[in-house]
Parts: sequence; structure tokens; C-alpha cells
Amino acid sequence: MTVHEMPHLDSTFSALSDSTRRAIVARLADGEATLSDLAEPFEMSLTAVSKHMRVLSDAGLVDIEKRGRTKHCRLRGAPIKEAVDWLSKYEAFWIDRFDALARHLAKEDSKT
Amino acid sequence: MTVHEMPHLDSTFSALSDSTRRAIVARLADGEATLSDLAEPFEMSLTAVSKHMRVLSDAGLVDIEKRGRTKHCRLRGAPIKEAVDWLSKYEAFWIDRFDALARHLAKEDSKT
DNA sequence: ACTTTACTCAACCAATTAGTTGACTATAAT
DNA sequence: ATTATAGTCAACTAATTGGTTGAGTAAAGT
Repeated sequence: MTVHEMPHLDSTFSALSDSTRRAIVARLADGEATLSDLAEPFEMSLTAVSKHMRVLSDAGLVDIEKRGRTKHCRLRGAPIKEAVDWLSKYEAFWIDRFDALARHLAKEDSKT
Repeated sequence: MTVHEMPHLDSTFSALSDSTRRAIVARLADGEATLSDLAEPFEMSLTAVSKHMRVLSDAGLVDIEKRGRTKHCRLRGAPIKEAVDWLSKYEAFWIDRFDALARHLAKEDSKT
């Protein structure tokens, strides 16, 4: 299994490392929203949210479409899938460790 | 479904947003390694790798044990699982969109 | 005892980040 | 025609990041 440089993952993980942006992602999973909609729950300027959207957009996590004077944002699943695919390579690892723990506990249990 | 502030995710995603650190994670999935082992493939100082390990360790992604003069590092699966758990909430989203695409293509196809 | 190895620490640097404000443009509503 | 809304842009700030070097400590090898 070659390492496969995945430059997408840099921006995807980086974008998701901010809780404001994760909240925005969560919000967009419920459907399209405008920038102002997205900004409303946060105690920060619209400019700040706009910058967050830029980060999400650059990472390909979000699609922004200008309609009149509003900008409508949608979640894009592809980069999330790439992230999960990368992380899943190590799923076996922690499953193994949980298995090991389960075996350990079972052994302890059989002693009583 | 409440949003559930997950402060771990900040550091987990942030730690994984660097390709050097992802390479280290990949390496550790094959088994324990010392700091020098981990540093060897990279064209950067041991200090730099040590800092990367500090980031991974702070994120709980890695366990560092001092043995004599060497430090032995192991991968910890738990934060990766948390990340996958968070991302999986949006798995349905992109599956739906691929379904939608498939339906769209099927419809286009039936027109010819 | 001396030298090499494995690693840390502090200081520094350049670039990036997450936020602000104030001034601006473009669209929509009255 | 005015006014309000939606959003951008540029300039600034403070904190963080990813890297460096040089000097130091502690353990192991010879």
C-alpha cells in the first residue's frame, strides 16, 4: 500500500479543525442556507463567517452559488468521503485494540 | 440531535491536517517506532519531528513512552474513531447525493 | 574515561489564522 | 429616488504554526 500523497486532505482536515466551521457543516447537512443564515447563530461578524466559508469552499467542502445579492451554500460530500477513506485505513487498528481489550476482559471474566 | 461540543475534534483534525504527521500516523500503524526511526524518512531536523510528535501526542493520537534514552511511540485509535464518528454523521449525505447522481444519470440514459 | 547517540530546550523567523473595523458595491424593497 | 440588505475588500492585530540553529542533558557503547 503506497502512501499516495493526498493534498486534498491537508485542506479538508484543516477546514474541519475549527468548531465554527464544523457547526456550519452540520448546519448545511440540513439543507442549503445563505451566508447570513449561516452567520446568524454566531457572535462574530459576517466578514468572519464569510472567511470561514472561503476556507470551506477552497477545501471543496462547500458549494457557493450567487443568486441576486445572496449567496447560497450547499455541502459537498466528496472531500468528507476522502477523509473517511483515509481514516478508515486505521479503523482495523483501533478495532484490533478493542478486540484485544475485549479478549482481555473476557479472560479476566472467565477467572471469576 | 444536539451539536455536542467536541473539543477533541479541534486538535484531532488539526493534527491530521499536516502531511508529515499523517505520514507518521501511517508509519505507526505498522507498529511502534522511536522518534529517530520516525524522523529518518524526512528531510527535516529531529527537533521538527519532535514537535510534530508533541502535536500528535497533545491530540491523543499517539502514546510516547520513554525507555532509557529513546522514546517509543504507538498509535492510539480512540481520537481517530471520534473523527470518523463525527464524519459519519454526514455519510448519509454524500451517499444520498451519489444516489441522486445515479438517478439523474439513469434518467439521462433512458432518454437515448 | 571518553565519545557518540537520542533527545530537549530556548530563541528566533516567516507565514498563516481567526478575528476586527470602516468603507464600499450591488441588489431589493418602499 | 431613497433606503435597507447582503456581501466584499483592504488594512490591521494578536496568536499560532512549522521550521531553523546552537547549546545542553542523559544514556549507551567502546
